[in-house]
This record gives sequence, structure tokens and C-alpha cells, in this order.
Amino acid sequence: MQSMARKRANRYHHGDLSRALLQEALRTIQRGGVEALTLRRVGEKLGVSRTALYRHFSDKSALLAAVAREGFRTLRLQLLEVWQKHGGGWEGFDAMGAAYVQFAVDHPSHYRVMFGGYVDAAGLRDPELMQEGAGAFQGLVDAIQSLQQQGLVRPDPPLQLAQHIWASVHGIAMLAIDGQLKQPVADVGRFANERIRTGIGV
Amino acid sequence: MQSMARKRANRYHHGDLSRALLQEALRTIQRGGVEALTLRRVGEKLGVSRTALYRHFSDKSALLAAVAREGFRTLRLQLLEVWQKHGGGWEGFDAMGAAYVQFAVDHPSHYRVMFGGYVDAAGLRDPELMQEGAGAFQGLVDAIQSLQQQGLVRPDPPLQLAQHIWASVHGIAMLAIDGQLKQPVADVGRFANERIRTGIGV
DNA sequence: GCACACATGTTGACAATGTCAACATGTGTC
DNA sequence: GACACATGTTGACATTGTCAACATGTGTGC
Repeated sequence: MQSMARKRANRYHHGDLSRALLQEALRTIQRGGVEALTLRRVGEKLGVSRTALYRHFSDKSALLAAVAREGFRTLRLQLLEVWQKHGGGWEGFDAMGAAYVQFAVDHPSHYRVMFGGYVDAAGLRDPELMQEGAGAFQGLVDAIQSLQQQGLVRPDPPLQLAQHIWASVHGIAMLAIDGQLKQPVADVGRFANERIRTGIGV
Repeated sequence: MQSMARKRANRYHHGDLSRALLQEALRTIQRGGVEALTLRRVGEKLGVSRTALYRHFSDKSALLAAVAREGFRTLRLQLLEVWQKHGGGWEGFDAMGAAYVQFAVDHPSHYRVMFGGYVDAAGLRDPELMQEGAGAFQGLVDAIQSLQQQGLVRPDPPLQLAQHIWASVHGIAMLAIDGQLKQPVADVGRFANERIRTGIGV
């Protein structure tokens, strides 16, 4: 038939089209935003027909849910890595916040898929997505508990503390990718970090 | 011709279709989310043809920009009202935060239009939208300056303080309407308020 | 070795949607 | 009272998500 296409990794034409679809979706979203994602073009790019996707994802929203899930996974891993690399402590805490915002700034459209309500209806149907999101959140809870054990953070319920911090950082990330910040995001992040430390310190 | 329709306010069939379009868009979004907003159905609901809209808005994104602008206006007015009703101070500050989150929770889809990146490209073309957003933000800056003059808030640059607080509250609002909060939004808000006070207090 | 079930992929078709061009009409101005 | 202009309509078109029907390759039980 056609060019038989570049075979990804090992086998492609047969093989994991599923992965390829997800990666192509990620690439498209990264470059043109969610609105640029069309099932037809994704298929086209992969040398596969428009509806081939339906054998791997029930829906367009299912594909978006997978994109969101992948985002949470990456985010969780990056945060954990940064935290460990800095050996925890306030330094690790600061680095986690910076890395979080950096992720959003580096992948604004991807981040929007994760939090833009695209998967609201699908989210309730996709427990894996919820789980992945919870996993990323848990990393923050763990970090806070660690800080508490070192006597650095006030002994409030870790869940509440984590919720508060997450909201702050999430807010900065959102405003940043929305272009609503009136100052460089790094400055806002630094300032927020100082105030948060003061707010939750023991 | 047809039923000549219920005339809104004074004159409708002639009169301000512009307003009617905006209000109908608001209603639709409130009930079914942004994705439920279709130009054709809006026209249909108003007993007007699909493309009549184009005499008042250049684009669908222009309509969305108007929706966002209206949101910022309402938000600004509500925050100002609450602040003044409580006579400023920490009480007014708390009330503003609560009112902000309440607005988002009451109109989740509308709030998403304001911050969901739907008007990114349009935003740069619609200076009125930017201005309305800046106006809402200015209310917060003013409040903080007032608190500073009372010696309640540390003498950091008001802009930075406002940015930080806005991000925190915005984050809570976003997570709330995304269903990502693991606790009642009121609890999260209260807790955040305490921590923020500690963080920015003198 | 082979037939059959099943996963995977394709083509055709359809309704919904945003948008443009061409046309119609009512309103106010000199 | 005629003319310019704002406002609204109809026709048409390309794009998109999705379904149904069909094709095909792959592996399993004999």
C-alpha cells in the first residue's frame, strides 16, 4: 500500500498504535493547543485512517483523558525527582514548587487539558485518571509530612496544608499560562514561596 | 411572520440584540458549559437566524470574550460590594476571598471562560477584556493597600502581595470547580485564609 | 497444516457547526 | 421622499466527530 510508514520503536503498523496515538496527540496539543487536536489529522499524521483511533479510545474525550493522565504521571515523577535530588527540606520544597510551575509553563496546553474541565464527564468514568491525579497530590502530602517530622512545618493536618499549597502553586501556574501575571513568573513564585513558608512554618 | 417573539425590555426585534445575545450565551454556558454554546442554537433561542450574530460580534471567540468581560465586571462589583459592606479590615478581606470562590462555584463554566484560555488569541485583540480583568485585580490591590495603611499587612509591594493572594484564591476556585478538592471548599477556604493571614501579616 | 474467531483497520455516510458571500429589509438623514 | 447604512436572512461549503458496514491480518484449537 502506502509507504508503510516509519515503524516506531519495534513494530508499528502492527504494534502499539495506542502509544503512537497518545504521543501524537501530545505533540499536537503542545504545538497548537487543544483546539488543534482533531482525530482526523492525528490519524493522517500517523499514516492511519481517521477512525482507527476508535479501536483504542472510545472517544475523543477518552483520548484527552489519556493525555491528562500522562500529564499527571510526568508531573508526579518530576516532582518526586526534584524533591529527592535536593534531599527534601525547605530546599526540596522550594524546588518542587518551581518545578511544578515550570511544568505548566513548558506545557501550557497540556496543563490546560489536565485542569481545563475537558475530562469532567470523562473523568468520572476514568478512575485511572483520578488515581493518577491523586498520586501526584500524594507526593506533596508526603513532602509536607516529612517537613513536619523535621519540625519545620506546623502540625496541622497534612492534607489541609497540602491542599492549600497546591492551590497556591496551581493558581500561579494557571495565571502564568493565561498571561495574567504582571510580573515575571519566577518573581511571583519566589515571593509566594516566602509567604507560604511564613504561613505554614512552625 | 413568526411569533414576533417576546420583546425583551423595551424594544427587541429591533433594539439591542447585542445584549440579548450576550445574555443568552451566558445562560447557555451556565447550564451546559462552553461546549454547549453554539451560535446556531443561540440564534434559534432568540428567534433570530444563525448568522445574525455576526452583525454584533466578529467571531465566536469575540462572543466568548464578551462573556469573559462580563464575568470580570460582575466579579469586580461583587468583591467591591463585599469589601465595603464589611468596612474593610481583615473581615472584609476574608469576605472578599469567600465571595471570589463563591462566584466561581456558582458559575463554574462562566469562570472557566474567563480563565480557560478560550480568549487567548482574542484577548490580545480585545483590550477591553484585559482592562476589565485588570480592574478586578485592582480592587484587590486597593484592599491590600488599605490593610497596609492600617498596619495589618507587611509593607511589601502591594502588587506582589495581591498577585500572591489572587493566585491562592484562584487556585482554590479552579480546583473546586474541577472537583479536585478532597475537602469541602469552605473548609479549604477558611484554612487558606488563616495561613495567608499569617503569611502576609505584619 | 488449516479453518475460524477476534482484534485491528478502512470506507462511506451523516448530522452538527462556524463562517463567508449574496441578498433582503427596515431606519434614519438630507 | 430618496438614498445610505445598519441589521437580518438564505444558501453554500469545508471541517469535524461518530456510527455502521466491510476488509484483513493474527493467533488458537484441531
